Amino acid sequence: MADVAKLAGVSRTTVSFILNNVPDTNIPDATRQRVLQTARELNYMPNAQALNLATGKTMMIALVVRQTSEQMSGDAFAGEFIRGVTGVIEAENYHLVIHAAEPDARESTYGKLVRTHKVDGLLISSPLVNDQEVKLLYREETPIVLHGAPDTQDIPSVDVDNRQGAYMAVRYLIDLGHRRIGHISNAPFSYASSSDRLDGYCQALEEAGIPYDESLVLAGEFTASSGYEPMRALLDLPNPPTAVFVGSDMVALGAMEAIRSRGARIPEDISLVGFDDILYARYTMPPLTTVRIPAYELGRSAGDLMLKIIRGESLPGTRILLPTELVVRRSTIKCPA
Amino acid sequence: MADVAKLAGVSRTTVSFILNNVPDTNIPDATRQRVLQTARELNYMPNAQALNLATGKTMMIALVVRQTSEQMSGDAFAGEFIRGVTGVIEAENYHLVIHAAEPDARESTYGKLVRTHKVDGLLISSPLVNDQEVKLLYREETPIVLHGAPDTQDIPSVDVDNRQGAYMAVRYLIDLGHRRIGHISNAPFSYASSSDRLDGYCQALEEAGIPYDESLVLAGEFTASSGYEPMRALLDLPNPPTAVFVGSDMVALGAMEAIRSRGARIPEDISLVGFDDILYARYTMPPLTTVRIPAYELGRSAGDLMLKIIRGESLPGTRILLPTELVVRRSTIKCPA
DNA sequence: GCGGGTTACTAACGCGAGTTACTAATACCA
DNA sequence: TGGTATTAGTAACTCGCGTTAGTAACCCGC
Repeated sequence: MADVAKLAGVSRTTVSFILNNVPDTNIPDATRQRVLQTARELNYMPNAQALNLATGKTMMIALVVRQTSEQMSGDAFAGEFIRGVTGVIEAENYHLVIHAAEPDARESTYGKLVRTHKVDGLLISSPLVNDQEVKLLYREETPIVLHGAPDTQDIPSVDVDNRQGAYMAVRYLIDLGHRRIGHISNAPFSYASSSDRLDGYCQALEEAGIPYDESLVLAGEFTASSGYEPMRALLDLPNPPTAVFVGSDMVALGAMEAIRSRGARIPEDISLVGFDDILYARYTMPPLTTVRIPAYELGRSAGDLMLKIIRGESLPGTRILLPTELVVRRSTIKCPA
Repeated sequence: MADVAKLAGVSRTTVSFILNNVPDTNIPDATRQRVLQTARELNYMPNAQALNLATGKTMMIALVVRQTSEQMSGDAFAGEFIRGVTGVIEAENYHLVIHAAEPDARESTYGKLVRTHKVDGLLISSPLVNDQEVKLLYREETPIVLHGAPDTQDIPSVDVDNRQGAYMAVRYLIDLGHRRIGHISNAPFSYASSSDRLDGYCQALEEAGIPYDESLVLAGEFTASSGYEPMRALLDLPNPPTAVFVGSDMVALGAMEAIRSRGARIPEDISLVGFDDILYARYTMPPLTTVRIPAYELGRSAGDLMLKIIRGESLPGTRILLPTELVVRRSTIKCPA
């Protein structure tokens, strides 16, 4: 910048004024053009580090994800979510820093990110249920957006409407005539997504006057293999379900294998609905009916909300819930009985 | 830092010396302990922005990915790769910035990242074949590591050994007695990965004395659906192959569908080998024989190489090729004829 | 031809560190 | 006792920018 100033025959201050379009500064057009021209000639690029120090902003936002992210690696969700976030924030000249949170570190490692002024805000995916650090940072006015967190806090958050999605799926099975409907969750019920999906399942049953039978509800744990045993257990019941709502397509893969291993047919003997609409869902045999999650849009919402918070435009306690969509394929059929 | 200095009754310089363990500075242990103690009491955290400006380093590394990344979204590769990179670089206090490259912008957007001192180095995934900007940045001594690039340049790069992986896969089919082996690529042959895998295919054929038949070689394009038509075309040949090596598991899914649509059986009528070992590969029917890519290790290698380059420890022209692994499942069988 | 207002700038400080060059006080030795 | 090393520090500069306060030069009207 000093070079530009010298070459254009003005002070550094003037160059700064011109390049930043500072208002109320009487600079004649001749000078302005001359400075802009020499800046172009010298291919001047502002030093972001100095700019950060002067303005106090880093123009960086961190996406904090769990290290052992079975949730993430299961499908294209992470990639799409990230695409959504970067799409929004890079348009405003922010950048995304990916930060792998230690799975069970005593002291959270992401607090340092904002306390050392490495990033301006935190996008935290699937925070631990009772993470005190998050609440502390929030009270310190750190811009924070949560994803996949329970709704108990007033910290801004985005998520997919898990309850509504599950409700839709189970409601669909009920409409097909099924009355005995099992459920295998995507994850242990301590996770917000699992318990919300269970809620939707229960709500649909209740609305249809079907009593809740806890022997029909079992927990999966992210992976396909975690769906195998629960499904076998359901099939071994004296009065097995005619349909099962699985809280995750990956887990449903294991369930399908279990069904095949028993010689039962999908959907003739048992209807199956998954959740997520992973890429493979349309290539299973038969193609899997499932609930689509708008991962890209979720990323956009998260990024957008973060920018609003940083600009101070956001109301406290904002929670954005994106609707899901039922994708009917061929793993579901009218209840035969 | 000034606060610490004042409270400990020393100058800021002394604090800086102590906290940074600067050698050859005669500071008695009493003073040292006192300063460290007050730093702890004040919960002092260095301001990364100021530190960056002073040292000239940003401690940030950018991962540049294509915006329209069918390659990335196809499976868990991206997530695993990123985990690998962050695992390595965060241990050295570096952070990873994800940057979505405009698909076909006139001027590359990632050059700015390093020219404005936002990041210290560039990890570029699947760069365009003739990206002049990359070469320019490299000549400017920017730390760069390429992934998924052709080997024609002396820019440091990491990749999986595509040629060897393809060779292994085709060699396996040949060992099973197949002589008429088709190939559907993972992407257009302008991509380095596709042409390398084709090379491996050719090498295996040549070694076995099987003449190359160009009617048996067709191009896929990342997605499952792109595998459908090529497979139909192979099946419609007057003398169809008894085995097909598909350069991507996703593409293989489409191929399997095509095979089923013709009423042919896998592997009895046609053996199939994929590439990538996506999560879903073991749940196809039948489970897919494929070539596993070590995505996590690839990420670690990339991060490690980047750190070495930044430290000036790397020899120019370093190219790291990680071996693949053949995963035999049930989509391949001895040639019946 | 003198005061007041505008125009067109610039000097200087601050952001929070790293770093160099220098000094005052003490210790040691002859 | 005088001279020299060593010890224990510090003042001041730098990094590249934003920003505030201030100032010369000119114009206008009376």
